[in-house]
Amino acid sequence: MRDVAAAAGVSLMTVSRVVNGEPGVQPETAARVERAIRRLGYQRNDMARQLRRKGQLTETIGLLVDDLANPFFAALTRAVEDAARLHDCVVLIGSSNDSLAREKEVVSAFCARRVDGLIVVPVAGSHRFLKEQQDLGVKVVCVDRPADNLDADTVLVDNRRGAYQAVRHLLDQGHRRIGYLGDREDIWAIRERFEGFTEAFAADGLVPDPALIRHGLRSRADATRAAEELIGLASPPTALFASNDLVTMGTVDALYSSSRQREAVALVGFDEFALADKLTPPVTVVAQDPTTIGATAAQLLFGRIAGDTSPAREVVLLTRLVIRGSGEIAPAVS
Amino acid sequence: MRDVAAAAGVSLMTVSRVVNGEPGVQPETAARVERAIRRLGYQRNDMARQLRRKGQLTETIGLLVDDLANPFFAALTRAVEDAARLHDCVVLIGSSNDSLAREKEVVSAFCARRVDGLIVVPVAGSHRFLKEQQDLGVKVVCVDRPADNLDADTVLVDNRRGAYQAVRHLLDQGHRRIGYLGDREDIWAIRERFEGFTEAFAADGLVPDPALIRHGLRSRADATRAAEELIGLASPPTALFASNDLVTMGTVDALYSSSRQREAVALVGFDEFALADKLTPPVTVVAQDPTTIGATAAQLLFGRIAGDTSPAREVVLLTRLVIRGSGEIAPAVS
DNA sequence: TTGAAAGCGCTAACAG
DNA sequence: CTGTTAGCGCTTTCAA
Repeated sequence: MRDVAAAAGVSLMTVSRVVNGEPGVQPETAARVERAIRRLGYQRNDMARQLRRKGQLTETIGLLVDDLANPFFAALTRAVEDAARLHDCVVLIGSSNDSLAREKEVVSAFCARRVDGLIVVPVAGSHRFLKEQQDLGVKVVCVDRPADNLDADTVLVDNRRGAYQAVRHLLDQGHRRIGYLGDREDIWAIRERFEGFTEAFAADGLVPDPALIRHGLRSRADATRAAEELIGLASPPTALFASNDLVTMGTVDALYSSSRQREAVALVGFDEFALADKLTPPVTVVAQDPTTIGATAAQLLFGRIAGDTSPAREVVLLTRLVIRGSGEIAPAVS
Repeated sequence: MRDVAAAAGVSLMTVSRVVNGEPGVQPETAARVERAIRRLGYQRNDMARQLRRKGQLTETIGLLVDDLANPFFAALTRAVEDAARLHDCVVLIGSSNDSLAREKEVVSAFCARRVDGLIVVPVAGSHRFLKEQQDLGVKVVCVDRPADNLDADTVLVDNRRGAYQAVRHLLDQGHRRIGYLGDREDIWAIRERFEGFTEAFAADGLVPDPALIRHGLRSRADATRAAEELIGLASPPTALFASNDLVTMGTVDALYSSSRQREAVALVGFDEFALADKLTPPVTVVAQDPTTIGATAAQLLFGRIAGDTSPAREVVLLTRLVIRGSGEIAPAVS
């Protein structure tokens, strides 16, 4: 910047004003400065800038999801990015992989870079460390799950009701032996879905068979193994409920085969996924919309950054049971 | 930091040394400082830090992809993020949506934040603006496509050969009327794939029918429409080649229907996609591995950041024809 | 082992 | 309309 000032024969302040498009510079002078900037390839150093403009925004936010490679979170991320762009904001991203240690690391790295705000998919465990950042002025919005020990805006979906409706749907068709295939129980959303599963049974005065319940499935392959186990039981389930996209796809791997006839087991999965409608039979799912979720979270965050100090809000978005076929397979007559 | 120093009764320098884990501080003093840090909730301001430590790294890189919501780029991003973490580096992300203006904007925003390096999926058009950043010390690696007017490490796949093999495969089974469904021609990778398509014909002394060629498909819906058009022709194609995942899925939408019989048209798509193996028939694809691509790009970038000044390298990864069924449908006898 | 002084690149606040 | 001065929070350099 000093070089530019020298080259244009003006002071640092004038260059600063031109660079920031501030008024009060003679067009002629400005033009001279612009030329010098271009000739020297000068670019403003935002680090130094933010340092001086204290209390000002860095126009950077952090987004911490579970796994960026999961299409659900990828779509959510894209929505956040688009919203950020409207606010001239860049986005730092990180995946926590459901590890609290990793989440802390990433949050810390983001905050050291003085992000204006953070959108977090909180893993299990206490989030008091986020409270500290809030006190330092970082705005925080939680997505997909609430954070323990934290007062922050939160965007959720009605997991319990979604799962309830899915299982209700299976019960309505006469299924009684309904298997549950689920991710880690310590994930809030998963726990809620399992609650919904159980409640649907309870509403009919029934109780799910514990032999048909599998928790802790962390990968598609895990889910495939678990589904195959259930199917192989002496008295197998006539229907399956899968707690998220990964598990549903793993279950599809077990049930759908291109070479042999598809297993005659009904299936409803939580989460929409690509081509669910093109399988044979197409997969009935409880759909949530990651784009709306991300956009909502971003809207809340930028509201806070803009100065909204109202009490923390909890937004609960609706899920939608998408009936396609796999959930409408009748139980085999026994 | 000043507050911490005061609270611990030491100078700023001592605090700085403790914060950075530098040697030469009495354990006793360090403990006192640590306590003050914890009590005051102090966190180092990396902005100020980087400002002073000139010539040092910001431990931040930028990643600019076409569309983060696309599973291919999501997986690539995740690979880059994982590599970055090994180098204690955070990642800024952005989607260009194939717009040069947007790419420039994002690159500029990243560079103003003084990223150490940039991994870019370059859109069409001159990338001289990236040259300027290189001159300023930002390391640049291109992925998926080379950048015009730029000397930088580049990670590609053998698009032309991949497409050639796909079409070769269709020709080998007797198909002659093979339709081409493609994204925008100004995208390098797409152009290469179209070249491969044409070359496969040429190798047999054939020429593709121009009536069966559709360029510029930007969305799944575009592809569906185009595929339906081709199928509806008086003399329709007996096979289709789709130039990328989005187009392949759109074509699947046109060909595969859960209610009626699948259209008897062979299909080979470029890019792997989830559940391709579970459709009926499963989809034959030319697979590339986004994780390896991202990891390779990151490896090159961190090598450069670490000081590698050898001439720019071009890494070409292989594609793999995954034969599954949809590409092995014989042409209808005429 | 610790501290004081200087300054990174920029902008706020005030002069001219 | 333009410039001067001071200082953001930290680290480098040198001295104690």
